[in-house]
Amino acid sequence: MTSQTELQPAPERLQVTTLQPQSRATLADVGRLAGVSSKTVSRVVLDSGNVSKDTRDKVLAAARSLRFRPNHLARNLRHGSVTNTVAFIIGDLTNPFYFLVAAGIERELARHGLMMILAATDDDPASEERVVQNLLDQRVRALLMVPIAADQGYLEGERQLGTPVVCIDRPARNLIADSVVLGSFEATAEAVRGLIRAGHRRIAFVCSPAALYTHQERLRGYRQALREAGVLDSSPWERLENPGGPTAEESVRDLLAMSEPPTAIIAGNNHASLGVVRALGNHFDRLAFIGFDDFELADALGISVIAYDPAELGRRAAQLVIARLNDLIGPPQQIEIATHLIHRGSGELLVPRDQ
Amino acid sequence: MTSQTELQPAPERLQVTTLQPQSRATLADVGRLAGVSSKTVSRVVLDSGNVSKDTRDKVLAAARSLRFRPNHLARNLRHGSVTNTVAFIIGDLTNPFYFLVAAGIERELARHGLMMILAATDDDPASEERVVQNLLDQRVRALLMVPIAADQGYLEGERQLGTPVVCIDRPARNLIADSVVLGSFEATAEAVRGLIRAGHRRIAFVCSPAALYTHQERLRGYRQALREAGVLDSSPWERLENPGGPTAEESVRDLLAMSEPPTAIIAGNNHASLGVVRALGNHFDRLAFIGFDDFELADALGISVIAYDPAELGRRAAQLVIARLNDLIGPPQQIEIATHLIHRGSGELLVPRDQ
DNA sequence: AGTCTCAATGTCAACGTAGACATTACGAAT
DNA sequence: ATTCGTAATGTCTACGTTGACATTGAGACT
Repeated sequence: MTSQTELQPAPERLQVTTLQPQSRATLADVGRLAGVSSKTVSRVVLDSGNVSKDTRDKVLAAARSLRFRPNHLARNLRHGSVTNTVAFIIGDLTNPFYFLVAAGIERELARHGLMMILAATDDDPASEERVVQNLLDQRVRALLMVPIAADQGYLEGERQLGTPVVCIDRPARNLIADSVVLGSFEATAEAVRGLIRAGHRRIAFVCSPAALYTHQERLRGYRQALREAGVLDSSPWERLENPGGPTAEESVRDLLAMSEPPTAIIAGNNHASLGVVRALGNHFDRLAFIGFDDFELADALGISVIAYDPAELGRRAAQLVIARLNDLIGPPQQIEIATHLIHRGSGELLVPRDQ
Repeated sequence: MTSQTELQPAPERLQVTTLQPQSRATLADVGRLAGVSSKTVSRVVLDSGNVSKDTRDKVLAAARSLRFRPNHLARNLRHGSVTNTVAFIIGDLTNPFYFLVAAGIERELARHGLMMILAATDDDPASEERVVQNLLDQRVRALLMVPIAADQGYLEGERQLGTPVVCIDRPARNLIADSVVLGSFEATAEAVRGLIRAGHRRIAFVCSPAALYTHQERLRGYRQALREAGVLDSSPWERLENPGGPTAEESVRDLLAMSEPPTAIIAGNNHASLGVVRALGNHFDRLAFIGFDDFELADALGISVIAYDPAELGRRAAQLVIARLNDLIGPPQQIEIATHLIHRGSGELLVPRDQ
């Protein structure tokens, strides 16, 4: 059904106008037409003063007629190869979470006249360095990244050269860099404590692969809270999705089929939450459920989540980059974004009666 | 709860290494160290042959020790200011739909050594031209855009200069440009015909604002199918969300409260679908429901949708851009991406018994 | 009238790279 | 031994821009 149609407008005219790739006008071209030097044109374009009204008008007219457009490449080269682009490097482009982060970044950067280049590593640690090097060759002014590779040490040299690096969602390894993260440990622990207060003891933890660091933190928080309640071995209820292994959805079905099934589930991230929802179908009352990350329709489905603003992650990271570009010096910062538990029902279920 | 912590590693050492923004090594620097001319270094870097193994090794060693990195700005300037970046301009960055499109674009571009700059216009028609001009100043090689402004005529000059422009999701206005769109009209008509065959007559159409073109097409398809079935006036059941007016969710509640409520609903896009879901709560059996655009959990909720692959939209658009960059000439093309109705239950409901 | 000030404009060079072209030198072919 | 081919390397320049500095001229002040 995918098809191609050609639109009507006179093809020959089109070809003619397309086949003359008139190269772009330069300052000198404009100057020639206006009868002034290229430097004067430059002054007009930059609005740097000391140009008579008369000349100014002539130059602007000439520029318009030639469709002059300042060449940022040359400009940047002239100024020491400093561009106004910042790169954001993501592993998995299809995760809506990162898109919201990207939106926050883009907006904040735009407020400061910077542009965002988006690059993906397809969650392939090996391609991370390649992609980063390529971006540095483009002379991006700073790097925002969700670290994927086991080690970001390869950026040490670049850091010394003054390129700000800000890591998002998890800190860099082997690299002194700023980072903006979530308080995963404490947030998860607190959620689990709530379940414990409600009487739950058999609490499961499900998560999909992806972010090692965040998931470890969340797992730590989960275990910590259970330990506080005297539950020392939670391993039967921990289901960490591994590549090739069962999916979050399958893990949940598996948990439900246990002889002593959990009475509550914590989902480690939005993917895992979706798995839980799929596995539970319409039977949300079978157990208590709290997901990390808010997700679309969670409100409609009455699912309690540990929420935060992904755009805020991006915004803060971008602000940090901008501060560094403005000569903020000092030790690396780790900014923690606030999370909060949103009660929507699923997390407040009491321990089922049959306990 | 948002906090800032400082990491440990020795601050003084950090400051020392940060405060020397050693400027980057150039070809000439490397040549000096290796005892050859900058041109020879250039040859090594470009791997353009005619360099003795011996020299080559020396140069590579020097380059490594100086952390040499080729300057793409200078390179691009040298080659007529042709970069390897392509811009993708979106209105609303928070719509997950566009993110999936962006993912498709990014991947396809990357396969051809191109990078994607993502820019947002915040759905503000006025800012579209500003953003675009800015990007052109950066010498992006091509533009991919979801048109927001009423008119893209301002790009005509640029098109004549040979910059490919490909519009996504809706065609450009006042500009001869390629576009990649969905078969919205036919797909919607077909979905409605299905409902009609199942006996429905009072079929509502709900959509949120956003894309004027697509929504008009879908509305046209909806009306067309109804007209075929002899329903000439569908206006009582058309709920087009306008800024400031009722949301999709409210519109649905309103529809359900009618004395003769619709027996089926078509949602014009994913936003509208979510509104419908929220309004219906758990009562999906109250009426038949088909949404345009697939969305997360639609499968789990058993909601029938008109689906397609957003990444495919992006991929095809990127392919078109690449073809144009490779001197594909000829009239503008309009590529239509296939859609298909996914039956999940909600669209197959018979007319409620009380009819 | 002579000197000074400063606005208006121009000239020159350099940012880092790579094509065009020049030069060198060494082994091969005559 | 001389010529030739060519691999290896170098020199020069332009890409478009803008800072640093130079020049011009007209009005202000003594």
